Order: sequence, then C-alpha cells, then structure tokens
Amino acid sequence: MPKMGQAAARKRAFVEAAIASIHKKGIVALTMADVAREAGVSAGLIHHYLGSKDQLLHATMRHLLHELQQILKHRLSRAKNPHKRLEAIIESNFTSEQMRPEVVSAWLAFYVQAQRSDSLSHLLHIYSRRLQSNLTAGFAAHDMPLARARIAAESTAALIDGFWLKAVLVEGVMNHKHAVKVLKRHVAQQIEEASATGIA
Amino acid sequence: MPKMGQAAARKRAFVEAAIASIHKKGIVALTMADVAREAGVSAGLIHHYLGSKDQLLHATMRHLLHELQQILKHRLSRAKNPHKRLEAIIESNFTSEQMRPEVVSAWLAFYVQAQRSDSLSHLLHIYSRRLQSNLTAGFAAHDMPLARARIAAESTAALIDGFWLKAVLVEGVMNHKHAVKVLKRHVAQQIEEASATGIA
Amino acid sequence: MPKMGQAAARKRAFVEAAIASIHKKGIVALTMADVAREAGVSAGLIHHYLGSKDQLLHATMRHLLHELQQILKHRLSRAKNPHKRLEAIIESNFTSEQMRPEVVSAWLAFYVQAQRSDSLSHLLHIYSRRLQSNLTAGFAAHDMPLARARIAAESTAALIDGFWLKAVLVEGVMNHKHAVKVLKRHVAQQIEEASATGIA
Amino acid sequence: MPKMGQAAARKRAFVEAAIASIHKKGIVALTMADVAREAGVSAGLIHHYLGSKDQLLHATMRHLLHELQQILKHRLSRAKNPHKRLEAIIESNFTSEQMRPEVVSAWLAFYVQAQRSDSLSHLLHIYSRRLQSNLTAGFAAHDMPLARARIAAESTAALIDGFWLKAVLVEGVMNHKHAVKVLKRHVAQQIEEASATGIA
DNA sequence: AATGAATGAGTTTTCATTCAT
DNA sequence: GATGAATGAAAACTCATTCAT
Repeated sequence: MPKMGQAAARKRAFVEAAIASIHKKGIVALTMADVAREAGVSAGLIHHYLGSKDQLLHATMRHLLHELQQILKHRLSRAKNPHKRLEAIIESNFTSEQMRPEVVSAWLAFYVQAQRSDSLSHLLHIYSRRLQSNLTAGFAAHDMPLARARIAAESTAALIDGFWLKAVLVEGVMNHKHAVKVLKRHVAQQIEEASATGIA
Repeated sequence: MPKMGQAAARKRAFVEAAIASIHKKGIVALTMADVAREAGVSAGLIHHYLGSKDQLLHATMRHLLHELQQILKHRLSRAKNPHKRLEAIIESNFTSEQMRPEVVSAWLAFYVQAQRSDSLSHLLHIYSRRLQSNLTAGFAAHDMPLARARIAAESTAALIDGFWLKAVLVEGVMNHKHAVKVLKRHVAQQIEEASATGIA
Repeated sequence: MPKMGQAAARKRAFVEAAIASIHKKGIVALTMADVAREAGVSAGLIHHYLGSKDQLLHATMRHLLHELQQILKHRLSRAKNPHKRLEAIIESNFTSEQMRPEVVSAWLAFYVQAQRSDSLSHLLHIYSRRLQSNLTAGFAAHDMPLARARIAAESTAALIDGFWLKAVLVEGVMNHKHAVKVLKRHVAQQIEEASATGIA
Repeated sequence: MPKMGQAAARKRAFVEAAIASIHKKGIVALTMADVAREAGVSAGLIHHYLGSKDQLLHATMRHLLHELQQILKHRLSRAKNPHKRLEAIIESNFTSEQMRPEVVSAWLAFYVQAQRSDSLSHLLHIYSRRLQSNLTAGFAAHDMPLARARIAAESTAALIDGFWLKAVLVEGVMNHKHAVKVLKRHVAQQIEEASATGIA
C-alpha cells in the first residue's frame, strides 16, 4: 500500500511534468529528457515507472480527461435544477484549472495524438458523447422537444470547443468569464426561443 | 519566369506532399523522408528547394491559410447582399477542399505549430481578426448595434471553429452540410433576435 | 545495377567488419559502434544498409554458412572418387580461411545466436543434414552397409566438430594439418574395418 | 560456519539461477534483473553476494567445471580396471545432469566467455589437459604405445566434444545413450586395432 | 540482510542535413 | 537540377550498480 501510493504519486508527478514540458517545448519537440528535467529526476526513472514515452503521453492524456470528468461530476452534483446543470457543464470547461496555459497546451497535444491512437480517440468519443447527452438532457428538461434539444446541445458543445480553441490560439486574448457569459446567454437564448416557438 | 514557375510548382508539390504526409504519420512523427517519399523525390531535393524542415512546414502552413483566404475572397466577391456575405463566410470554412481529411489534419498541425512560432501565430491572428471583422460587418449591415454585432460575430466564429474541431476529432461523424445548416440558422437567429429586441 | 553492386559490396564489408569485431570484443560486448569503427564508417551507415544490429548479425551468420558451402561445393566438384570426396569434406572444414581466428570466433558466436533464432537454427539444421548425407554417401560408396555408413558419417562429423571446437578453445594449440591427418586416418579406419568385418 | 554456509547456499542458488537464465535468454541478452527474477530476489542482493555481473558469471562457469570434475572423480573412483576407467570418463560427460538443456546452454556460454577471460580459459586448459592425460593413461594401460595412446585419446576427446556440440545445436535430436554407445565402440576399436597392429 | 528507488553511462536507433557525383 | 551516400547529433531506452531505508 505505501509502495503503491508512492508509485502512483510518482506517476502523477511525471504526468504533471509532462504537461508542463508540453507547454514549454510543444509535443513535437518534446523529449524524455525535458520531462525528466522538469520533474527533477533522471530520464531512466520515468522509463522505470511509465515504460516508454508513448505510455507517458497516454497516461498524461488520460489524466487530462479524468480531471475534467472529476470537475464536471463534482459541479453537476451540486447543481440544483436543469438550468444550473447546463451552466455547470459550461463552467466545468472553463475552470481556472482547465484554462491554465499548460493544461490548454496539453489538450491540444491530446487532440493531435488522438488522431493516431485508437485508445485515445476512443476515450475522446466517449467523453464527447457523454457531454452531448448531458447537454441534451439539460435542454430536454426545459420542455424542449428532443430533436430541438439535440440541436441546442450540439451548438452549445460546438461553442464550448470553439471558445476553447480561441483560447488556445490567441492566448491571453480570450477571457474565460466572457466566454462563460456568452455561452450562458446562448443557452438561455436556445431555451427562450424554443418556448416562444412552442407557444406560437 | 519559366524557372521561377518551375521552382514554384516544385515547392507547391512538396507542400502538398507535406500535407498528405502529416495526415498519414502525424506532425509528431513526420520525417523529411516521409515527405520525400510522398512526393516521389529524394530527401535532398526538398532541402534544395525549401531549405529546411522548418521552412517546409512554414510554407505548408502559409499555404493552408492562403488557400482558405482565396476561397473566402472568391465567395465574398460573388455574394450580393450582407446576408449572403455572412453565408459565404460560413460556406468557405466547410468547402469540400477545406474538409478533406488531409487538410483538416494539416490545420490541426498548424495550430500546434503556431504555438511555437511567432510568425505563424501572427498569421493566425491576422486571419482571425479579419474573420471577426468580416462577420461583424455582416451583422452590422442588418441594423444591429455594433456591440451586438461583435458578439454575434464572436459566437459565430466560435461555432465555426467548434464544428470544425468536431470534424477533426470525430472524423466522418460530422456532416459538413449539417454544420453549415446549423450555422446559417444561428446567423438568422442572431439577426432576428436583435431586431426583435430592437423593437421592444 | 551499379547501385546494387555498391550496396552489396557495402553489406559485405560490414559483415566482414562484424566478424572482425566479434573476434576483438566478443558477441556479448559487441556494439554497433565497434563494427562501425572497424569498417571505418559512421554507425548510422550500417543501420542504413542493414537495418538493425540483429539483421547485421543474421547477415553475418548467413555469410559464414554461405562461405563454407561455397568452399565445400568447389572442393567436392574437383574430387574424382568417393574417397577423395570424403577427404574434400574434411579439408573444407579446415581451410585456412575457415581456421582464421576471426572466422572461428564468429562461428562460435553463430552457435550461440542460433539457439535463440529459429531462422539461424534452421540454417544450421539444413547444413548439418547435408553434411551428414554427404558423408554417408561417401562411406556407402565403399561397399559399406547403409547403417554402418551412417554411423561412420556420424562419428566423422562429430570428430570434425570436436577438433574445430578444440581449435576455438585452445587457440593456437590445434594444428589444422594434424586435425586433417587424424580425420583422414579415421575415415580410412572406418572403411577398412567395415570391409574386414564384411569379409569375416 | 553457519553464516558461511548461508552465504555459500545463497551464492549457489544465484549460480543456478544464472544457469537457468542463460538458457532462457542467452548470455548475450542476459541481465542481472533476469537472474534476480529467476532467483526470486532483488537485483541488489546478487550484487551484495557476488559483487558484479562479471563475478557472477565467473562463479557460474567455475561451478560448471567443478560439477563435471566431481562427477568424473566419483565415477573414476568406482571404475575397477583401465577399460572401465575409459568408459567412466565417457559416461561422465553425458550424465543426465550434464545433458540438462540449461547446463548445456551454460557450457556453450562458458566457451564464449572463456575466449575473453584469461582465468576462465586457464581453467579450461587445465581441464582439457587433465581429460587428455586421463584418456591417454587409459589407453596406455592397454599395452598401447604412448604415441598411439595419445592419438587415441585425442580423437576420443574430440568425439566427446563433437557429440556434445551436436547436442547443443540440434537440441533433442542427440540421444545421450547413442552417443555413449558410439564412443565406447570407438574406444574399443582403438584398442583392438592397436593390438592388431601391434601383433602384426 | 534485503529491497527497490534512483542514477548515469552506454547502446541502439533515427533523422535532418550536407555533399560528391 | 537531382540523387542517395554519408554523417553526426540527439533521441529513446537499457542496465549494472549504488544507496537509503
């Protein structure tokens, strides 16, 4: 148990060093030596714990997804009503943790890697579907027809990704709070318009 | 001119080989030998024309942006009214050329590279600002207050990127026509709502 | 064609460098850098031509077997009668080329490697069976019953290997000519005794 | 003594683990971790008892030689007459212990290592000379002239090695009993022929 | 005594780049 | 202009060995 804990803590530290290194050098130029330096250990040690560069990167990507899921889970559990749940989903994607430049860089790297790894792309699919169904459920709970809820969910998901991508590319320019505000307005707009259409 | 034309044609061919190779192997694993094989020439020749791997990648990224700008310019010039101009902007981003898997992969690689290259990130900024101002102008022409037009432009740009990113990650799932339809509806919604609010 | 010849000559040179290096450092400690130094080229070049250390060693082992087979073939083609053929087989195994210390060391390395490689052990089996059948045929041609010829062949083959192994281990002590002499006597003895027994 | 006994037992266990590991992975690829795993201990412990990989291998080789010498000594002490002594020498080399695949692999590794280690090659020389003189004495006791006895001893030793080598290379094919039978016949043949020649 | 964490030197391998032809 | 041979620097990875616990 203490050993196990030790090993897990080490892996975690290496994963965080990987995230920091990806931000500093980019995945393309990233070397194990970079990560080792960042973690303050010898390069061999990372191999000892993670096996290979590939496995380190996989662990890193899984870590990103896991963190996001934890935040989402936590915020959803505290949301009192459907509308709050929709807002919780939005906020989870723009947490200060999620918007840390290192994390943002790592996610982009994740997307690049996912294109070459079935297991990563699979994880991404699962996450994507879950987000879509969470959003759809949130909209559907507002007396919105399912088809309409699906489209609203789809555009909301796309907006989340779009704002996030802008944050990646135009670092510093994007204001998380602004993004969240626009997104919440979009959600409200979808709901209002649906109910308006419904009445008419 | 004939020599120049020859050289330009060569460079162009190498850039296209680079795009294809990025799709096949990913930027992370991409080698000059891959590109050379794809182009059917020796690796040395690419150096002869492009100078270095870095320069080849830069040329490739500039090519992507240039192509998109050409399409946009062409479609905008044919759009008869402000609304058509907004639709032209949307359509330009989901051309069958833009949605070619190779091109999509290359754009993602572009984004990754841009984070490490001032010149690339500068190009991206310029393009982003131009897109934003084009969209804003389109909305403003619909009797929308400037502030409102800016927000509509911003969310529209984010939706474009968001749908595009989904296309990258969930290859095959995203239907270009569907994306275009949802985007056009979004644009219409923004305009309608603005006029409704304006009256009230 | 000239390219092909060049490449073949290079490979050949690297194989010979490998043989020399095995003698100098032993297979256990052998590095690609050793072989490269011996060949007077960079380590990368050997990879360029041979692909990997493993493939270099395989090529080396195949070379050894091929050389021996060539010598054997040549000498057998010149042997006028069954007895000469038996002697040719013996002599082929103790050629000055075969007894070069480098070659001897490489053969021992071959034996060690063969235990871990199906393809090498397969080559060795084939060679071993061919030797056995050649010897058996040689003895059978002396009016020896087949069963007897087989045993004579077997002990002759074992003697060849035994003398060769002594040469490996007690380098310098073994005199090739002496080995050949004893072996020829052994062959003669087998034939005589068989005919004696046959008469009795 | 009890501590000494403990330490000795440990070393012995590690030597046996080394023999087993050499068979499983080959000397070329053998690592201390392999041996440690085989012995069910940590790699550090082997260093603690043996000092280094080199010393472990040396101890292993000495062990092989020692075992063979013990068997030989034991069997010779039970042999009642010169002829039985010759047979005892032969049998000692084809004991079921000596023919265990692990032991056979280890001997071949021994031969390879001996080429690079003066102390190992020295041990081998001593053993080889002792075998030769034992065999010579055995033949000489049959009223054979010394020169003749030496040649008979030499060929007998070579046959032993040759059959053993076949066992190494064509694992499973060689039948120990058959080898012993052929060897005994060879010995008998040498003696008979010498006496026949002597009389004539 | 025993472990396993940690290192650093060394090994294979890869690749952008150069250069003679 | 075009090739591909050749290099050298740097990468991932391995492993014997050390050492704190």
